[in-house]
Amino acid sequence: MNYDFKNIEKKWQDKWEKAGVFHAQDDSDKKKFYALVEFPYPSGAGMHVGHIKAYSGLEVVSRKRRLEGYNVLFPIGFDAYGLPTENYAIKTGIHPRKVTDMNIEKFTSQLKRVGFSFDWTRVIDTTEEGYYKWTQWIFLKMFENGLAFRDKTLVNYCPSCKVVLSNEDSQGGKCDICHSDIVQKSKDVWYLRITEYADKLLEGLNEVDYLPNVKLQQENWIGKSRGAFVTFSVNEADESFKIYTTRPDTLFGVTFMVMAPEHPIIDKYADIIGNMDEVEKYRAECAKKTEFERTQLVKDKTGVKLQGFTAKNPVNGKDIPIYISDYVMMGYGTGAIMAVPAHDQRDYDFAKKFGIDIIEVIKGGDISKEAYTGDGEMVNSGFLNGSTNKKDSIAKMIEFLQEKGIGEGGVQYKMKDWAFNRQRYWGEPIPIVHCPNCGMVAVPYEELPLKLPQVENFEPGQDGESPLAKIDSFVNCKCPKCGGDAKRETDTMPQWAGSSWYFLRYIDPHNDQALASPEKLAYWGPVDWYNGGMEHVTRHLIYSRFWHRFLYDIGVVPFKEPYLKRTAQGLILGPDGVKMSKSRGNVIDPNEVVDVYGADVLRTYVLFMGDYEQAAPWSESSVKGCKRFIDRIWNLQEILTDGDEYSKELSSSMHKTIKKVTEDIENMKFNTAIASLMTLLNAIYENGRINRAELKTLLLLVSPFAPHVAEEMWSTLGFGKMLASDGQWPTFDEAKCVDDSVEIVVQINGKIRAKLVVPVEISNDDAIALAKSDEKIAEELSGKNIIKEIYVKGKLVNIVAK
RNA sequence: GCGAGAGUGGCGGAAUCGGCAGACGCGCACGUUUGAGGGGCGUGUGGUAAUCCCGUACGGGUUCAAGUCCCGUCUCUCGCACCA
Repeated sequence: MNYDFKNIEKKWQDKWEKAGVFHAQDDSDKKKFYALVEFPYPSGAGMHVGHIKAYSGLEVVSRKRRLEGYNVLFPIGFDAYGLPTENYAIKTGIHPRKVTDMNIEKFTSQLKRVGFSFDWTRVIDTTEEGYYKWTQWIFLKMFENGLAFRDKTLVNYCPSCKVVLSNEDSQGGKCDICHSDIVQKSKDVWYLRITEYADKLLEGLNEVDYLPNVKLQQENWIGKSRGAFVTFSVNEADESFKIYTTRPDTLFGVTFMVMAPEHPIIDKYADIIGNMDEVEKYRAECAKKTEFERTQLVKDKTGVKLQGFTAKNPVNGKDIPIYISDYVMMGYGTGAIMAVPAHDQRDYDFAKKFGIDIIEVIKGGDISKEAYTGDGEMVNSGFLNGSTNKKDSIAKMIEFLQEKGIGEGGVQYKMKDWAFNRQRYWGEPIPIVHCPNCGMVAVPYEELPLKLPQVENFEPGQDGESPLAKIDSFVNCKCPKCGGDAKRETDTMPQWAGSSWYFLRYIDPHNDQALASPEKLAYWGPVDWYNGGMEHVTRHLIYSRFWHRFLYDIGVVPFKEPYLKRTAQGLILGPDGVKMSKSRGNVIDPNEVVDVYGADVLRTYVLFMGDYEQAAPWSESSVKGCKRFIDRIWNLQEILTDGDEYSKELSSSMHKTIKKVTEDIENMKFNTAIASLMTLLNAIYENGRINRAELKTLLLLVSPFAPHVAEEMWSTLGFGKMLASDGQWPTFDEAKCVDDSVEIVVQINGKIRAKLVVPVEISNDDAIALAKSDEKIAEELSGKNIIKEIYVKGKLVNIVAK
């Protein structure tokens, strides 16, 4: 009797849906469990097996939790705004709305075929009016609280996509979407003041259970550093400027200063600076250099010395030259640095190249060879001389600077404010009106959602102008404040907006009075376990923590941190061992696997293929191994006997397996959980029979991984109507996990010489005596002096002899 | 360059409070089911002729005992990348 997975899987998927067994109950006395997976971007290519792996982890946990009696919220939705859809729409002429709907439909059918236990009554689509109304609402709250602002600055601009990109979207000088080179461009853009939350985001990490490297990456991204701001005065003008340094203790070692080429003070004193032509030439060179070239030339310092424009060292009154160089950036600190070549390698390289003095102020290194960045005794440093503790020296210097009024301690963050707009059609309109009289005015809350106009032509305008700017009926409006003629903001929000709060909407997805009701938020929040890709831990995860913390601060949500626990799955690589991609043609389509082997096999395989958190290549033949596993479960029916309790032969195997599977699922060690089920299966077949009690337990243990086959057998064998609703997660007895007797190893001088079966509770002396009485051991020991005897309970005896 | 993690059979990977290395699966080999190919079942499978011996990237060390701990080296992956 072969297992007809095609019909059986479909049958149970329909039955589950009809019975609503996976619907989360809002008013329940049960303990809640909120499991969240990163909702997909519904691209035209459909899902690939990576999605399946990403969702299968918490799918297994969720199914287990339900059998343990929890009220589980395990939702899914679609992060549907974004450029690929818009670009596809432009190419084909099909409206993005339609493209999105088609793609969502495709994804939905794929997800359902795998039998995921999502609550399909709570599906979210970030592009729906009922959803983005609240995205806009949150934006307005931020605007109200001064966290959303507009500023003219140099931005990362992608000439190909014609959009302004955040720093996060333009890493390495390449556009994150199309990978073309980014150029710097001056533009009026919206920002969210995420830097104001830098400390809160940092502190919040202490309250949550994230993977250690996830925490670390967030800390690095925020990039907090402690140091001091120091004011330097200019000799040739009544002017001063500030620098930031993490090493104020080395102030006596300053021999020059460096400013970013764009530093505004240079333009202000262009008439004093004797070599402005040279400066301008250097600036032009810098602007031409791509980010890539700049990073390639890390060690090769370039720059220009400003003529007739020097500074005074505030601690010793020495005159010091000022240079401009592109190794100092306008975007970090103050755009100017004090250079201490003896104790900073970059300054050292620069000084060597330009023949600048190098003054040692910390003993311990050899500054004729390289900069010394370690600790040591302070020298050539006035009042700091003799100090040997870096921390003390820094504190003393900051105290000194404060007394003189020329500096103070301070912190800096690498994280920058979040450039929060795109010149694109397929995104949430920013609900702001520009009024010639009143300035920027918020669209009133009761007018939300500010709908995205339905138009035919959504191609971007020239020069990075939003397509919305071409739609007069959208742009022209009345000022909500004074009633006069005004114009709407035409930029839209970036894709990160909708995903920054979606987990809150799942809690109450159809509420039109609030983004979610306070009662439901109190019951369901926070997310107990969030799993997703490593690639999202520095952007999406930070953004959504920021939004959430803001919502907490204004009293909209009752809990500080949105996610209690965060884990990440590893990639599935192609059969060739490299990352799956369309261009390589090594993408595996989950539909094809389901067609040939069934959903249970696909689900089992993606979890069995290796450590869940590591990358592993796809292997078709290994999929077959999982197919055998499912078939072997099915075929247990042929050796089934009666029995209300575990048989003597299988009892300890049963208890051990329950323990292993129960614990492994909690630790995301799905591969070893499945391996232990396979081991049990081997033991059962070796035993030649399985009784009903044992099979019932086995089906429950298998059900999170392979729910369809488990459900079918559960029902045909009469264990109950439906495993998913009636089943209870089996328990184990620690005492019954151990066998009566155990095989131990006998070693002589650490080499294995014999194996013995002994009772588990054998005493030290008895074990050693038994070992020594072994024929082979006795032979080996004859004529030798026994120096030491060791017995490790249940493991081995080691006899040291000479 | 900095930070984090990892190197184990032909392959994916088990085992790290030090205690039988290679669980489980794939692949392969042989056998079997007297009938056909992506079938089932059984046996075997780190190297080696070997029950000895050798084996967890490489070189040292600690220990009765090291894949696991310590020191050094190499390689790979990921993240950041002139952050002052």
